[in-house]
Amino acid sequence: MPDKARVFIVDDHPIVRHGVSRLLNREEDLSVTGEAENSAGALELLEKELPDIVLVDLVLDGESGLDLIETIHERWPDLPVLVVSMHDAPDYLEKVLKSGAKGFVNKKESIQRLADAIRRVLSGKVYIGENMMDVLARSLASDEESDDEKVSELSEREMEVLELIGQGYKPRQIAEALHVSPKTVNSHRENMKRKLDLDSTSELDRFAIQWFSERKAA
Amino acid sequence: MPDKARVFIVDDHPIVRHGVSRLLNREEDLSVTGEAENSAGALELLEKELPDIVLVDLVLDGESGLDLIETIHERWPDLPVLVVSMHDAPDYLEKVLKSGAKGFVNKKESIQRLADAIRRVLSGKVYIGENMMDVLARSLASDEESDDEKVSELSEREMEVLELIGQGYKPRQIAEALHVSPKTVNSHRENMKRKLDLDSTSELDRFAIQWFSERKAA
DNA sequence: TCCTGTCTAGGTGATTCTACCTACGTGGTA
DNA sequence: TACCACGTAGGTAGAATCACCTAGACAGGA
Repeated sequence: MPDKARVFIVDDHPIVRHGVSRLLNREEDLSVTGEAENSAGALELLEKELPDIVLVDLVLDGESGLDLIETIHERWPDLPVLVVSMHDAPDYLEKVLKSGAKGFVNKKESIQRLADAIRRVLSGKVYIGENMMDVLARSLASDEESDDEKVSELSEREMEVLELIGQGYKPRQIAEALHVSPKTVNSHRENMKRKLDLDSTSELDRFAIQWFSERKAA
Repeated sequence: MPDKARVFIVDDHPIVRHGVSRLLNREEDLSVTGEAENSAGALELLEKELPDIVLVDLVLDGESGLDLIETIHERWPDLPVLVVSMHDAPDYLEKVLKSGAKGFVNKKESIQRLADAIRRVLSGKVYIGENMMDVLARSLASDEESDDEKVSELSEREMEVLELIGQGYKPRQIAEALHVSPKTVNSHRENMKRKLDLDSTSELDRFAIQWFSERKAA
């Protein structure tokens, strides 16, 4: 028996976790040696025994998989991470790759694809799912900035404000929620309007609502 | 070998599908005899050979699992359906059960739970996940009207206004869209606030946004 | 017929938002 | 060093809103 690559899975759904685990164990060259359902659990177990690769679900029941990936990347720069996501969120790809992940697989792809992706990443290459490639291609082809790109220009604070707008908060209430002056909120709104090419606060409001209602499932 | 219960799985994620399949096959009394990734595929295969129970994912890549469940229930009234969902959407439970499903399991529950749920449903009982039970209990405990009930009190015109609010339209713009005076819109908003037990327009705005963003995905 | 709900809309005063302006400390970058 | 982005926030004038009130026309039920 040759050395099998040791795979660690982080996913908050036991069914997905165990299912994937079982399937990967069928592969001759792969072996799932650990599982965790959240960041804390993952980091604790990784501390004890490092695998050859980590599979991380982007959505971890509240916490963000991105933070976990960043932490893993900081502590073990050579440990490759493959993101397994429910959705092909185009704007996440960049963040995902920047956070240190080496690949992006959609859960809708086949097991074979997942195994291939793992092998590719293990061999030092990068794997990006087909859908994601399409999305990427399309966004590169158009010279118009996509909404995703525009939104990625926003600063963290601006994103917070945008999210609250998307939830129907009035400027006044946003100010209270963030413990800042309404004037500051107003500034952020003005700056966002500029960055997002929007002319009025109504448009900004609608944009925010749309944005977060589409994205909240991701 | 005793007769195993034949389980059919409908889920748009191959990984989930195969994973669950593999896990259920480990159970002594269960056997996955078919899989489909969408409604059409499911109905086609069910036509050929009926299983003892069908597991349906509520979200099927665009189409709604609810429609599939209704169709299944119409064609094969005795074939029990168990919903396997990502989220514990409290207001969906009613719809799910009305559509003919016999149970509701969250994907976050364990495999054992899933197997138990299947056995329960096979034995003619109904299974509802713990989380969902909590939600249900809480909503039954309070004698408050549910949001659904409150919203059903709204007149047609009020619903139109609510929808526009949910899309981020300002009172002024709603007036234009409906070709009425802003004053009229204001009246509708006041009346809705009364019917929905809301104290301020902010609350109404948030309610509207929530309401329509949740309902669009279903 | 009387009552109720719906849709419409005017009035008013207080509050809030909007749009555009300036400004300052911090931190990073050319 | 000079510049720029970020987060903060004040000023101001005008527009829009909110909350609460009244009220007419019309339809449907008791």
